[in-house]
Amino acid sequence: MNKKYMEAVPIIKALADETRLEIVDMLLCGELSACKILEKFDITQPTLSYHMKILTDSGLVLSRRAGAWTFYRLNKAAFDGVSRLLNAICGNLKEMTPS
Amino acid sequence: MNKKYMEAVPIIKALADETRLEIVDMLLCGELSACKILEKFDITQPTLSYHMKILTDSGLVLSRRAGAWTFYRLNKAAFDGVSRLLNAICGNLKEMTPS
DNA sequence: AATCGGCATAGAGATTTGTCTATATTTAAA
DNA sequence: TTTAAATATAGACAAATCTCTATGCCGATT
Repeated sequence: MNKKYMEAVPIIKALADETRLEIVDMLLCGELSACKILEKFDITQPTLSYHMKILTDSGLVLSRRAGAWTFYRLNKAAFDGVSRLLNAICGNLKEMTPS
Repeated sequence: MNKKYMEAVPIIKALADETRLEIVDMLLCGELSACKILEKFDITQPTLSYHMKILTDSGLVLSRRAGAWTFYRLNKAAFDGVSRLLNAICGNLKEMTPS
């Protein structure tokens, strides 16, 4: 069995949640602290921390500690990787006959 | 709370599994019957059927019944949708200052 | 009509996921 | 140094996910 997509799975999994997609969307406007992100959601602080860990572990989000605050920002390289994967699929699909 | 990514989640979830990514990869070469796909995996036939249902429910894969066989193929429109979502993110990221 | 091959569905069970409360850690301020 | 604020971790729990076995359904062939 082929394992060529093994590395992509945790990254895609990290995006496969509505809360985390909204967080990514917020970070498009730039770096944000956890407490600023938390304000936009009806979840507890530990739940946000759980989601931020999944996003940072996947590499999609980078974090920076500044005093008591943790600031999060998107990692362009990681998003480009996922984008390339999907564009490769869509590129091949262009050559398929329409259904 | 914003719900703008609600529709994208099931599609991304469908891609967030290694078996299903491999199936998508196989279908890049064109339409395949379930039994042909099954040959490449160490899973049972009902497990494959489960994965194919998730892929077709998400819209990423289309199915066609031909006698006893079911043929599956990729749905370009659905992949283009996910691709656009990610390209939108990556496009915005281009304008961010490097880390 | 009997049965066989290809696929779907039902149900069970183990694992993973997402949420919470409670608590710990870390830093800044009083 | 005590306190307060921001975040992380631990543990519990319900729900979702992925796998299996068993069985049902449908179309084709005998």
